[in-house]
Amino acid sequence: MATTGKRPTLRDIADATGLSVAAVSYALRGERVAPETVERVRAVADELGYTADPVARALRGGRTGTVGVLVGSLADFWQQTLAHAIQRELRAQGIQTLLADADGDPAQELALARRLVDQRVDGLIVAPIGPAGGVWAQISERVPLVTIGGRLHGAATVGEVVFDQTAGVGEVLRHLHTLGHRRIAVLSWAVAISPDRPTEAAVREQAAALVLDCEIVPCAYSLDGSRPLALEVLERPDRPTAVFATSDAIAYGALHGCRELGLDVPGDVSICGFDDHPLSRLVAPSLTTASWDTDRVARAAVGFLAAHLAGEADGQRTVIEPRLVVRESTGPVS
Amino acid sequence: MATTGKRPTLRDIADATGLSVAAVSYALRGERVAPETVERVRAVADELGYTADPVARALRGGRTGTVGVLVGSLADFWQQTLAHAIQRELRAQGIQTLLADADGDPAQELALARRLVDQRVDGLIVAPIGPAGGVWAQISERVPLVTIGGRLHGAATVGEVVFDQTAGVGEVLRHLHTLGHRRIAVLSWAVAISPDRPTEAAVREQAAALVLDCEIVPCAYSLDGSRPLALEVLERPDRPTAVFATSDAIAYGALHGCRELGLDVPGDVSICGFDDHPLSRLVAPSLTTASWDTDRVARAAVGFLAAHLAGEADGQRTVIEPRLVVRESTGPVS
DNA sequence: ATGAAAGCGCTAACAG
DNA sequence: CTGTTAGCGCTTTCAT
Repeated sequence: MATTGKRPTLRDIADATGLSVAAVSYALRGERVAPETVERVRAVADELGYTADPVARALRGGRTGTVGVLVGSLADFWQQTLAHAIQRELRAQGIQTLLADADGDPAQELALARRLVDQRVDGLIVAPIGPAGGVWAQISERVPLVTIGGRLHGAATVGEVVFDQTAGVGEVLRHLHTLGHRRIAVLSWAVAISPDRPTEAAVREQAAALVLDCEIVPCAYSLDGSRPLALEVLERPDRPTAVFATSDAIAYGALHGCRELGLDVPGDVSICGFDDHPLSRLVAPSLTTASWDTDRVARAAVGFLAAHLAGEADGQRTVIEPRLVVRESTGPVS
Repeated sequence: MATTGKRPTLRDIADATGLSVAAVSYALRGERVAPETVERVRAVADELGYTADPVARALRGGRTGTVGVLVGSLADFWQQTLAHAIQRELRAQGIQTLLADADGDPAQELALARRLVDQRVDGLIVAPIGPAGGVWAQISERVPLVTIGGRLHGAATVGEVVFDQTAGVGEVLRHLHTLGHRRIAVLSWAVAISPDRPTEAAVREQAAALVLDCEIVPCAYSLDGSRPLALEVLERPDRPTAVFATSDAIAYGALHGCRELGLDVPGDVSICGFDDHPLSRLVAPSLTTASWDTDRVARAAVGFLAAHLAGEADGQRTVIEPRLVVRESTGPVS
């Protein structure tokens, strides 16, 4: 137990043992071992409650034991779940998490990535929302990078977790097609900002293949953000028979909108989500959605980073396959 | 634009301008101003893409522009929402967030708090789950502390956001009492670990006042964690007529349990939550709960900290009053 | 096997 | 108004 108010430093241990700072530094890491000196130093360190100062370590240039996790928007419920899962997985590896939230803004995303690099994170796990670009390439030079979802072309990642968007979107659209839906509104996050996102590309491609009339409506991530957009779409005279939201959180907003307008789901309109948040089986009606196995995503991402930090294989890649979960919110067109 | 692969430092600017490192440092902060030198330095800095190294700053002892946010468990949906709200509020103040998740473990909570202090956060916002204790007192000596929910007696906080638990629990229990419920199971987080938590204390007190038969059942935070406990309680021969969960996430688990057992809510059993997560109005049946105005909580907590950092008033305190939101999940005992 | 010293990038005395 | 110097706590040559 430290009795004083100040944090003990190597200096303190050195003084207490009569050794030099350097010797203590070595001893604590058992490097240039002196069997019994190590013993003595460890004892004193424990007694003083010594912990290496992570900041000094970082400045010196060593590992910080911290990795940055950068998500597109914590307003999105599924990303909250993902962030939690990643964090838990990192801690299981004894790694500290620095979680940052771009809040839907690609510029913020870049700024935060830079900031995290500045903080000397040992690695960066990012579920990118903005486009790839030179900045990401620079970042990937400074710190090992693992991407989830979107890929960052040009950046040297040590691992990629990608979703099979084509399969996911395909499953959903085929499901709706089978039920007789032909005019579908696709509520998706911020198409305007990042027009080449894989999900939207997959939508266009699959819609064409199935000869579906899919209109992509840009909208905010969160429940409250998507509700007004959903209302707008649902009140049109030529209301679509189905709404496909590219995240469950957005679908919740649509569900809420339907409730406000007195529309029956799936009687009047079918609604489909996209990531299978744990609550999607509990909302009313329960939500049909494509499920992505969040835990596996987290485990893979952290695994890639941990492998790299341990000096093992790089450039790994996992493709996560979707599983269509049909629940109550979709039905035949009436 | 930096052309090289290395981060520019004060040294680089100094060389480029022919000034000393110190002069540049001053100039950049416009401190010992030399009107036109400042201009020149700023220009070069921008051109080089200079940003002060937060790690070096931290080691030196200045502000880091980062505050730590420590929550009890990110498995709890409402705490996810809270964390997001706080983070957003902090960023509005230009402050970076270091979010840590104790994952329901008081020991982790303490370890993480220490770690955050080690990282030189400018302040700590904590929604404590563990008991107050000497360690917290020490921590509060090193860094301004704001608590949310639980209070940490003995620790010198610069602000406290407290929930009026007595009122909240009272509203809920009176509501259930009015509906005729007398035997109520209270699902609450980890009573075993931290027996003196205010919520549980309030439950005991209010239950006694209303002559209710309240059994407090310890259970995990998350949906999946609470489900088995809920099942266990609901399958008893003397099944309670109502379940009061001390967080909405726990209530969702109970809801799920009821569905599995084919119990009608609120026909067979009433269920009540406690924090009004945004999705509680969308689950089926929609959840009766006590609402705490998350945004106000976040704003108050961040406000207290910001005020302190700006050298303004300390020891502030806000009491958040509950609002009982009666929805579909509670009904008269049959 | 241990010690002395340099340096990571920055800020704050203390000169000039 | 600007330069010199010291030092935050740690790791790592280079000597001993």
